[in-house]
Amino acid sequence: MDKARRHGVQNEQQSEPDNGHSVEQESGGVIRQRNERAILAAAERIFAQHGYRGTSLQQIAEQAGMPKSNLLYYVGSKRKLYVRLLERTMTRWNVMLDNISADDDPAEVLSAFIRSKMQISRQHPESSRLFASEILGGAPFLQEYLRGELRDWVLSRSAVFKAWADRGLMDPVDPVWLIFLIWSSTQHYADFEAQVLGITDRDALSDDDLEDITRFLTRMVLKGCGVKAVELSQ
Amino acid sequence: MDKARRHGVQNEQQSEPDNGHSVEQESGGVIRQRNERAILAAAERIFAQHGYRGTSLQQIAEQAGMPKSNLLYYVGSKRKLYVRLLERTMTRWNVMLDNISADDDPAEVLSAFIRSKMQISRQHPESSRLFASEILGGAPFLQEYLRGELRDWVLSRSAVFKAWADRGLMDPVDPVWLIFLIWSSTQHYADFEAQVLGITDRDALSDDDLEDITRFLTRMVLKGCGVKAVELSQ
DNA sequence: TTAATTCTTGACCATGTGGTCAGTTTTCGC
DNA sequence: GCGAAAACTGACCACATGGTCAAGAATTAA
Repeated sequence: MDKARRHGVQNEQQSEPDNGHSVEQESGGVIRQRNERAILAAAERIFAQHGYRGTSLQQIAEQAGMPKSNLLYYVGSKRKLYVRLLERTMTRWNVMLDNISADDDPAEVLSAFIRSKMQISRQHPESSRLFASEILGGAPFLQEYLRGELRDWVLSRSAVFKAWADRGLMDPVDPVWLIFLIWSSTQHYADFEAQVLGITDRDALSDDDLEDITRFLTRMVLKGCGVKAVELSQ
Repeated sequence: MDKARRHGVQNEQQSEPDNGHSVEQESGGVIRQRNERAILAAAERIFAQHGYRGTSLQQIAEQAGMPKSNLLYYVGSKRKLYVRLLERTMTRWNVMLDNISADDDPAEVLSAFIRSKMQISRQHPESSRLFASEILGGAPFLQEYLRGELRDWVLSRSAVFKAWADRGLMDPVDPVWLIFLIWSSTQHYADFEAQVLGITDRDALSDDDLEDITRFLTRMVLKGCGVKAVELSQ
């Protein structure tokens, strides 16, 4: 079972022999590695900004510093390039989907959850925007992923939250809405960056800003659903 | 000062005589009204789904049930159509930007704010997604609006929140982050509808779901920032 | 050095793009 | 009914699109 299927990305079946496209740690020569890195970086930026349809290979090729035909030599087609980027994003996301159990401390788990979400939004804003663009367009490539892998993840976390509520460690809020609240409020700072910067009249958010926001969100969530906060070295 | 400027949408100067495009309550004959309504509805859907670049006039024309040349007869150009949609959205948004004062009750104001935001997300999901798509792409047309009108609105609300905090009616949280929290968590249900539906395994969110979510978000926000909730007929 | 493999590229193609325009049809005030 | 204004439309244009291909250049393995 290859990664495309594991991640539920609706890839067209490509019966070609594996040319290294579906492996994360890239194989192939040093030239290929360098060029593919440049391509993926450029493509992610532009797909995130203009969506799948609104992106042209010509533009990606320019930003990657090579003629369009060379781009196509590496990526095969626009579709394959896009799917590959989605897969890479889902892989990154999965790093965060670590296991928790009902025995863990709610405050610690929720804090860590919010913090890591904020960090991902900061470290990979283009990935975040690419994902947002895909969902905004109705998730044509990610239906399977959403209804499968991601749904399972949410359900299992929900069970843990429920257990915490039953044991009186937090209020009996709907776990799914809670997860959505955390997702939306954290991703906002990547996806709506233009709005955030415009309103706060900044060129960029500093590390201090991010820390500030993270603390704010953590406090709102913990207090909001009745979890006693762990004291952090404030 | 026409509406385009009032709303800060970066329209190209169109020195043509007013043909009714920049007036909300449409003038012109009944045929024009009917056709423009169809066009705007179709265009909003498709722009929201595929972004500005990813949308073709051909597709809009089909959905609006007329040939492309007829479409262009009404809207002038793709740009003008897009700008017009943004203006309409900003106008709708403004309905919500009603005045509040430091003398109002925090719980009531915040509750009403969240509720109206959720209702707009429900009544005009395409508008919400259009706006999201524009921001995601770096807000090329809305820079002025964000840094002007909307920023002013946020700053004035912030002052009120600050006053409430000073009077001990709520915790001294950063008002701007609080506004972003409310915006993001409510708009999520329009913009990320595909994700919400996929994960909750539904075809659509019911009115009861929406009421449920609204209550959840209200409770989280009020409790989270230490506002005593008004009792609602639960 | 040689031979195979990988890489690079411009020319090219069918199709789609936003937009124009001339000419026709329909609607509407009188 | 008549004339003007509004509405409609197919043909057309220059250009961009995703993608192919053949042929050459660079790299690597023997």
